[in-house]
Amino acid sequence: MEQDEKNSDFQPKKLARQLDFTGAYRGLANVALPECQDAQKQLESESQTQSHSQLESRRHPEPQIKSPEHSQLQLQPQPQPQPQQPRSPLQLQQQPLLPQLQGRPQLGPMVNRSHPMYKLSPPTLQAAKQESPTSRPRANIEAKDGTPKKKKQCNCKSSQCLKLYCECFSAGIYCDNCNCISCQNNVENEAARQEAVVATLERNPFAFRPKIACSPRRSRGSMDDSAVVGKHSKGCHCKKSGCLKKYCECFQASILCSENCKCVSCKNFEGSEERSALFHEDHNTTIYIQQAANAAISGAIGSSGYGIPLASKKRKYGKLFSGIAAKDQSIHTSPQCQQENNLKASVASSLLSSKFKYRSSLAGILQLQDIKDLCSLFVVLSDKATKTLAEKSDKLDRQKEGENVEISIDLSTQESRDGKKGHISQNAISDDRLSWNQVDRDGTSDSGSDGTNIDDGRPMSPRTLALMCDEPDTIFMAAGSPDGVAGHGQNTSQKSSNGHVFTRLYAEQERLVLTGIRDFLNRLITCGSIQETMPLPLAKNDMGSQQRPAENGKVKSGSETASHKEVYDNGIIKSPVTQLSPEAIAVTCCNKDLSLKVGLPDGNGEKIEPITDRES
DNA sequence: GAGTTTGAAACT
DNA sequence: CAGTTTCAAACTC
Repeated sequence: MEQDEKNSDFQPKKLARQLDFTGAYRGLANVALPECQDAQKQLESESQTQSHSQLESRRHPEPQIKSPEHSQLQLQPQPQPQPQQPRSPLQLQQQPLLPQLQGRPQLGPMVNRSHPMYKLSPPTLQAAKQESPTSRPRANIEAKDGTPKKKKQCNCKSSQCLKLYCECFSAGIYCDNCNCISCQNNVENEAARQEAVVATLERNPFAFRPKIACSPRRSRGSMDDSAVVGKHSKGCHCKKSGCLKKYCECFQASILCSENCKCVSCKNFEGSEERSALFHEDHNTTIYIQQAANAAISGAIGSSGYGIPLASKKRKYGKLFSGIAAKDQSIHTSPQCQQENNLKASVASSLLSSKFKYRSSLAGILQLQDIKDLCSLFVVLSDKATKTLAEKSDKLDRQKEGENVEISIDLSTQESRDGKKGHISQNAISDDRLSWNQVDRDGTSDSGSDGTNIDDGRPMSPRTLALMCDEPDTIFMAAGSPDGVAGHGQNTSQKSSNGHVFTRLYAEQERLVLTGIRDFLNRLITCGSIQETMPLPLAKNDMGSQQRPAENGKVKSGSETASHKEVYDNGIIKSPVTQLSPEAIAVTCCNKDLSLKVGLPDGNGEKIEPITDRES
């Protein structure tokens, strides 16, 4: 086998009828995959010091070249200047595609693909080209699973397939079953083809070089799984696509735009939400995300790109959201897709962070913990109310001592006694309402009054209790009715007067709770208003994490203000005080204020006594 | 499938 | 080197 391969490799040279793409194709060893980086460097250096034959002999032993398909390529009948045989589907499957290869760990093809390029005969050139992951991706179509399906056929009309416009030509392969007109990119027109190649190389010696060059690993600290290794050698110049469509060569190659790019309104940078949305798309969210991408591209929602603002201004938004329902199924079949499958992160998180979602002006202020704490506050307030009334009832109870309890009980006495009982049971009710996890906190012994199904005595689930939030009032209020509190067990005998007692207890609790809520909401509204009126960079804290392609080695930054920004984990912007507007400072303090005003735990987890006596 | 949009390549 | 034109792929309808 090895011998055969060698032979097959040497034969083309003997033909000596093809252009020596040494200059051009040597670069193919520069293929942009991390796995091959070392090999490439080695080959590159070797190629400058060793003869081609040396390289050949050295590379051949490499085990990676042993794939059956590849062997077949190498073993193509090498005869002779015969008309180019149409490639078999198997051969066509050798079409290189960066995304696919990136998805595959195998090293073989990448290393191997470089070697035939130093002296290429058409068939070998084809094979070599096919193996190159850096040849233009457009020349390929692949199945959803990343398996190359077939070579894409060009449709050239005017270029005769002898210009780089032609994907086949630019990929260094003959047209084969293409839909082109006046095609000269074939064996029959080899002379013309060679001329064209020469002309192309004269214009640009690197014309046939891979456009995607290796780059160091993804940037440090990247949280973006979809960051892709590689860099477009020339960079793209996209203006309208946001570099999120296949018009963009970078996007098409599944790489990030780089400092080489001169694109405008680029969204193809690490940390780009639009890009993440695209790459993390799920089957169920394809359309939505594509819409998001379209919207992002059109700038409808605001560009997080780092493009030239001027150009952005020039953009026409006449088609804003029009045609937004486009179903870009290509996203499923695109090369990127397979790669992204490996790079997927949470769609949800991506979407949550997406700009396309409504962002409350309270975002970053009102935290989940605040809500929890608020609930806790209600419990505290309920306790407070309970205690208050308990003291009251104790007094009354003492007054009652020695007295005989008559059937016609004094209303106030009964009220106080029942009130005391009521405290306990109602306290439990309050707890249950406020926290499903605290059902048994202090009212378990009195479950008949709060955790029991009124009808059959079965315990009610916390969820049911929660759903009954408003029901008990009715129940207790209806205590006067004969069956109003049938579930209250031993208290049934007192049911005729319970309503009044609970009403007072409720009134007290409600007063305290509502006061707390009011204060809390007031603070919330204030903070929200402040944040809303703040400058965007200050108000939005999610921009700080976005990293943009570097320009001249420097990381591009969308806004100057975002560059030195840090963000608290609660979403509040942390910046040097001197850079903060009073509003920003106010917002920074907002959470603390909220806690203070409503008695939420402070940052140290310490409960702050609620300020409930401050009335407006 | 026709028409439009887009951006690379080619050209001036 | 910048601006314009040409071209074909990508995209939309």
